[in-house]
Amino acid sequence: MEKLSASLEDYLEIIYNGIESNCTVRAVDIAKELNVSRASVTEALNKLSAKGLINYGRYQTITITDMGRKLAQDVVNRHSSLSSFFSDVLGAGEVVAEQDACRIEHIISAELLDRFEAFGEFVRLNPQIVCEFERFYEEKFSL
Amino acid sequence: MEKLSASLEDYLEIIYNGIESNCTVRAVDIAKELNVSRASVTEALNKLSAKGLINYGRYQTITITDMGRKLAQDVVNRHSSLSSFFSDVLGAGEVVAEQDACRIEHIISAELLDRFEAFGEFVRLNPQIVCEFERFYEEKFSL
DNA sequence: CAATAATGTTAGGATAGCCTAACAAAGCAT
DNA sequence: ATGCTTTGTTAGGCTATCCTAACATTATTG
Repeated sequence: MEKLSASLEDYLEIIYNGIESNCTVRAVDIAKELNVSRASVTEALNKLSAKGLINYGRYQTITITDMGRKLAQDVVNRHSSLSSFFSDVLGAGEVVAEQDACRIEHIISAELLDRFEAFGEFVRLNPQIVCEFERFYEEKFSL
Repeated sequence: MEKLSASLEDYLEIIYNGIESNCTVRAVDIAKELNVSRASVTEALNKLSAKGLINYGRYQTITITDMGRKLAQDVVNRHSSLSSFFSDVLGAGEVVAEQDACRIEHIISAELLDRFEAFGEFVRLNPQIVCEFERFYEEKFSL
């Protein structure tokens, strides 16, 4: 199966998160979340359905397939690894960390992601690094 | 001036690097570097020229404007900050570091880039962090 | 249960980026 | 300087993503 586009990954991710947290997602919610028109959502749903990642038909409730769930979880993992690296290690604000993770999650290589994750772990075991970096960053900023 | 697309930033970056290192760039070189057709390069050159970032006309030598140079340098800076973070801090291979930097440079926020740069500096002043992380990573890998 | 509101679909169109194929200009080599 | 090669341009097309406007369906609620 060929890789999903960044755009379709976004749709799938939102569908997955919606189903996980509310047991259901509607096209209009997806549209709001992604800032696109309802028409664009319909189009994307048809594509995801054609790829066997969701079950979907005209006016029907969206459900996710096993394949879709697997793929979505992968995207979500990438997202949370990145986002927590950005905020916990680099000390970026929540909003920035989230936004950048949202974009980078679609294009990062598996190898680099692995390094990010490992460094995150490493820093969790050595929290003084973050403290020292914070001090360093503050100082730099105050010049 | 509105932001350049990732694609146009790539073209501009290569033009800048080409001019810096060889004093000149030809469309065919750009095409090879980006793995696109010569036709696509012509199209991009016209767009960059319309935006006032390069001087260019049919069959003419490409030169870069002051604005174009400034913008290109910004892209190049983003690229090298990211690439060196990936290889020097995270220990990623040269190729991976380069490739990921190439993609991420176009979408990273200024705030996050700043954090990356600062952390890079911080680690340069505290090189033992990299050593320890390397050991940690090796160990994890050998399990 | 009808009227209205909300949601979803379709048709038609725009844009950005890429392509190939045919042609035009430039550069080089004998 | 003329023919061959390389390089650049143009025309025409394709795909992905998005849009709006009009229409269809579903949901809500008086």
